[in-house]
Amino acid sequence: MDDRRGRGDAMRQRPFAPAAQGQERVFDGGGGGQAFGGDFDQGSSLMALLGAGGVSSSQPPLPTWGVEDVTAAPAINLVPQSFAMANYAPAAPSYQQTTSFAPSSLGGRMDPYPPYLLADPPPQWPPPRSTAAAASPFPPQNFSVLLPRYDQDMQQLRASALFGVGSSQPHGLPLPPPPPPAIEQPAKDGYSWRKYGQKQLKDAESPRSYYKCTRDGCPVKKIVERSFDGFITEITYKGRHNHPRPQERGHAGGGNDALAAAEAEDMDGPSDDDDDALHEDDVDGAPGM
DNA sequence: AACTTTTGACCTGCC
DNA sequence: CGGCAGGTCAAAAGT
Repeated sequence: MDDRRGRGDAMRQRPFAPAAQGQERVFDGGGGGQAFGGDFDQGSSLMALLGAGGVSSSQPPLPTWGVEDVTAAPAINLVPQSFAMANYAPAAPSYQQTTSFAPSSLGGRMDPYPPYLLADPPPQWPPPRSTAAAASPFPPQNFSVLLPRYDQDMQQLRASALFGVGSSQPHGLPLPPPPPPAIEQPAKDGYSWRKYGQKQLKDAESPRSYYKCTRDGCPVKKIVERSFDGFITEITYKGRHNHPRPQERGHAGGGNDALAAAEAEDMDGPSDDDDDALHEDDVDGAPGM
């Protein structure tokens, strides 16, 4: 008991995130984000996941991990509170990106264009900002990636693979590789993450996992939401890496290679090309505003 | 031995 | 002002 009590104080000295009291908290979707101070940077990391139109990784115009003053909106709401894959059509084009997350096994035969993407014009990046941020060449600080679940086929394949449904395997078809484990690291994006928390949200069907970039001093965080069956449905990134992506060949073969690849590519350098691919951001960019 | 994950409690913001 | 929900911490356990 007292234990925890002292923590309140101790907590203030977070291991990472040096004290930067310029801003209160740049991100903080509303929770008690006390971990980051103003040194939270724009989310470059994630740019990766999205559009594949990255810049040549050799020499990006701007260091992806460049640190800069953050003037982002104080409260960034990445995703509608009760957003779920089920409600795929955000009322307002929130900057979220859906990526093909299909296991390579199926050759990514997943519908790459979710309904809402077709219905709504892709948000532009950078989104129109009313503030000085408008001039910022940096990618959004935070953004979410929505990962569609496997489609029907995949579900069936999984079922048959797991439970022998329709026991007879079509000899002609190659056996689908085992589905990715329900629990695993979120998208392998070349960075290393450490899980620091998990929380069962009120309306969520499955707990939300919180990850931090393990790089010393790197403020980037990642929030992973999974569907009831354990598949990642959404990844929200917060902040920007302040370090280059570690060279990692043959990446730890996670189950999310596809995403990883996409992510890694963009990671090298956010470019204007990512625009259409990247949505995210907050009210600032909301057309309604 | 080092690092990551798990887990329960605490903290903060919002309603 | 109080309650709720979300986010984070840190000790313990596991790999």
